[in-house]
This record gives sequence, structure tokens and C-alpha cells, in this order.
Amino acid sequence: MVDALTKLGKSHLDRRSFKPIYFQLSELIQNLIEDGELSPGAQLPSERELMGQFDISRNTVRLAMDYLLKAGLVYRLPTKGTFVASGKMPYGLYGLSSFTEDMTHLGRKPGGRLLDFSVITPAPRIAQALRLSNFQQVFKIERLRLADDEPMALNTSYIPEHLCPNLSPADLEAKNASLYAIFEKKYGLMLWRSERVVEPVIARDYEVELLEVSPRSSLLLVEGTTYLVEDQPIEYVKVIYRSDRFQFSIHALRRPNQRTDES
Amino acid sequence: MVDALTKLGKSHLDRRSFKPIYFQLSELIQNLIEDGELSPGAQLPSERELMGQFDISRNTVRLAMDYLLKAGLVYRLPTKGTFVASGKMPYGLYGLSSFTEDMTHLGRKPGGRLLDFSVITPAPRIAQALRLSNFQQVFKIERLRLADDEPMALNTSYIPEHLCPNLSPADLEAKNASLYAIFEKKYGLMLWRSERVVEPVIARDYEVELLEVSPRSSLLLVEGTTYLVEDQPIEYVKVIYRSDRFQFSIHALRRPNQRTDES
DNA sequence: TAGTGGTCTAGACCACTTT
DNA sequence: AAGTGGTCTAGACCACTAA
Repeated sequence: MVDALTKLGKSHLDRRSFKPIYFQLSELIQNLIEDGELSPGAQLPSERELMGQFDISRNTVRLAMDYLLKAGLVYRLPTKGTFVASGKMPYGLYGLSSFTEDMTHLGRKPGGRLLDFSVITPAPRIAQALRLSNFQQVFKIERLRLADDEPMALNTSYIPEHLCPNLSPADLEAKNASLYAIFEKKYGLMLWRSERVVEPVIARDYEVELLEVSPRSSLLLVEGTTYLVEDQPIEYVKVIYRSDRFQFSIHALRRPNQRTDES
Repeated sequence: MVDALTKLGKSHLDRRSFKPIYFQLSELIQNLIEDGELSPGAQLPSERELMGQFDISRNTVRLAMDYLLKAGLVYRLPTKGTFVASGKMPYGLYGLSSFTEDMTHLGRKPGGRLLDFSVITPAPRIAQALRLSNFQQVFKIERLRLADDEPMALNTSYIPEHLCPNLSPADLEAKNASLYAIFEKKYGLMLWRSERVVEPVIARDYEVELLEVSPRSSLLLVEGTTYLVEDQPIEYVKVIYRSDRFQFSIHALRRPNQRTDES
């Protein structure tokens, strides 16, 4: 492990930073992995080595490793060590993330074109999903999403008006506008989880034109609700993805007691 | 918090059990939630209360809470407390589950027909996903999955032979045979997580015949790897779903530090 | 026998919210 | 002022693996 330790040794942790120590350490290791200095399958320095190298406690090292583990960047083999995960974790719905975040993470330039911004009375199905009474209105926001200026998806979001007062087209026309960033930064809303249903659809004329795909080609429709903490619905969304340029990925964890042989 | 504490107080942790303390505690709380004794939105006892109640250290309490957090059963609000998440998480791909488990949960009768059971040398892409060396072999298991005797999906699984010695067609031809149940019950393997990529495909003759769909109809291809705890790959799987009878759902949680205002 | 991750203890200080 | 989760320390023993 001398090699990896040497590389890490050049770095340091800033104890006065607002970033937690464990997070700084996870960033260091993540950078080594993403820069290719630690290849898939390579063994990381042991937890005790990292402990000594950075003069931190083992629990702190483990917090950093847990973070990398959750992100799918490393895997642990008990009694053997911690290793760089094989290959590239396909991004996507590992966690709840915005299109802008996804594209940025993939190293592509996110972009968009605002097609519609209006305040409407939602269809009953949407009102129900958002737990709105009959007369409450929503913002309807339709956007074409681009990656490196190439059309990738057609996104229609419905947002309860009372949760985002004064939301304006300008917020969404800003460069790299992300609806989720607006929720979190402008309105201080804490996103929690999402529910989505996926199904394949055949491109209609409207999608053919905007997404620049062949007529009758296969697209992926993803539809569902996004929630804040305390399960407050904040968004009902329909996204139609190009399936030839976009890989849609899913991660799931086995839940305790999901097993058939346990109580 | 007296109420929840009282309920927990009747229970106890077995320090001599092979199950870790934190896991036992997470099970206790999970049971309270699933039995409805802790309703959605209810506040859990604080970490310090649980610490005192069970005479364990706070780190151990936090391990238990982390487990529940990852499972989406609770959410934390800093400076406020830990709360039970909304109860009505619809089933689906919220957690890693088998087709048999899914159908049973939906109140439909799961069934299947074993189409192929063989031991093969896997294609390089599959061997890599399973982290196998060149000469290691896999079981190839192809099954038609039914719900109420109606074809729903076409499932091809690749399982490292050395992880499931003596796996036999009989295991899979048994009534309600679930591969995941076999992993867990027969081999004592602990499933942990899955990675899947979803894309729409056009039905070929083979699928048209087996799934009883129209020629050139749209199907959903779901492909990826299933892992045991510690990220040991146990299965590479390709499933082709009928999209007219099967809704594919996804749940995702917002990750800490996923937000764009944090680096 | 030395090294690994897995688990656990018994403290500590912090920023923040609620009372 | 009291309580919360967030972070961190400095140890410990375990089962298991590999040399």
C-alpha cells in the first residue's frame, strides 16, 4: 500500500475547514480514483494506515470509507481490505439527483431550453399526487434538456405554487438552472426521495422534432413524484428520455426483513 | 418520547447473539414501525435516550440509525430529531427484491418456466461484471416469469458456479422457486444491492413468442449486477419485461452532499 | 503471527433549535 | 438552558485470512 499512501501523503486535511474531516478524506480518495491513480481492483491503504497517515481516529476513517462505499466507489472484503470498485458506476438514479447534477457528474455540459412556464389548474391525477385541493394551482414547467448542446430529454414538471412563491421563468432560464438547486437554495426546501415509474413509449411527432430522433423510435418515459422531508410532495414530473444517448440506471439495496426467511 | 421508549423497553438486545447489537436495535425499531406502533412522522427516541435505554454507546446507536436511514424508514432533521418516514412507500424497486417477492407482495401468483439451465464460460463482459478470472464458469439460468399464469418477463441470470456449488435445475423448478431465496436459504448468502440499467427494446421473434406480445412492440430491458454484502457480485442478470402489463417503479433518496451548493 | 475489516465503548465539543 | 444530531477521539476485542 506504500504507493497509494505516498500519493495521499502529498495531500493534507484542513481541520479548520467547514468540511468535515471524513468528507475531506473521502474527497482525496475519490480524486485519486477518478484521476486513475488508483485503478479498479486496487487495494486502498488500510484503515489503520490512513489513521496514522492523517492522524485521525479510525471511526473518522470509517466514515470516509462508508461514504465511498455508499457512492459505490469502493468495496470492502473483510479480513482482506478495501478495494477500488470495478469500472464506472453508471450514474443515474443511484440517488435522487437533478438532470443538471447528473450531466455535470458525467462531465457533460448541461443545458436547457424553457418551452413553457405557466400557472395552471392541474389535472386531477396530478393534483392528487401533489396532495392539492381542487383550487390550488401549480407551475407547469416544460423544458428541453441538453447535454453538450445535444437534446437528451423532454421534462415537464408540476410544482405547487404555494411552495415556491414568486418562482419565475428567469430562475429557470439562468445558465445551468436546476430546479432542485432552486428548491434547495432559493426556497430552503429539503429534498428527500422520489417515486418514479418507467415505461417505454414510441416517439410522437412532438418528441421526434424536439429530441431529434427518428419517427417511431423507442423512448423512455419516467414519471412520478418528488418529496421533501416529512413527505411533502414538491414536484410531479414526466420526463421523456432519448434511449439512444441516455442510459438510465437504478440502484437498490436489500432491506432488512425483506428476506423471506426472516421475521 | 416516553411512549416509544416504553415500547422499546419491553424488548432487549442479546449480546451473545451472532447478530450485531446495532442490527438488533435496527430490527426492533423497524418492527415498531411496521407494526404501526410508530406512525409516519413520529419522532424516535433520541440517540442519547436509546443509548441509556439499552446501555450501549452512541456510536452503536448511530450504526442502527444509519441502517434505518439507508433503508428509507427514517429521516433525520439535525437539531430536531429522527422521525419515521412516510409509511406508504409503494413496493417495487424501492429495495432489492426478487420477481417472486414482488408478485407475492402485489397479490399475484408468481410462476415460472425454466427454459435453460447450463454451465458455461461467460462472455468477457459478464465475467468482468462478476469479477471472475478467465477460466471460472457460471450457471446460465433462463426463465419465463409468470404472474397469474400470464407471461410477464424473460429472465436470464448468470451465477458464478463456485458461489453456488451443486445448484440444480430442481431448485428452480420447485414451486415458487426464487433465486434470491435460494441464495439466502440454501447458501446463506446475504444479498446487499443491485445495479441495473434500463432501456427500451423492440420485441424480437423470440420474445414475441414467449411473452405473447405483438411483433415489434416495445419492451423494457433491465440489465445489471446483483451484489452480496461487501460487494461480492453474485448475479449478472438480463430481464425483458412486458411493458403493457408490468409497471417498473423506482425509488431514490437524496444523498448528503449531493446538493450542488456543496463541493 | 501479523494484518484486515467488523464491532463496540465512553467519552468529547460543535452548531443549531426550542423552550 | 436543555436537547438534538454531526463530528471526532483513542482506545478495545473479535473472526478471519495470508504468509
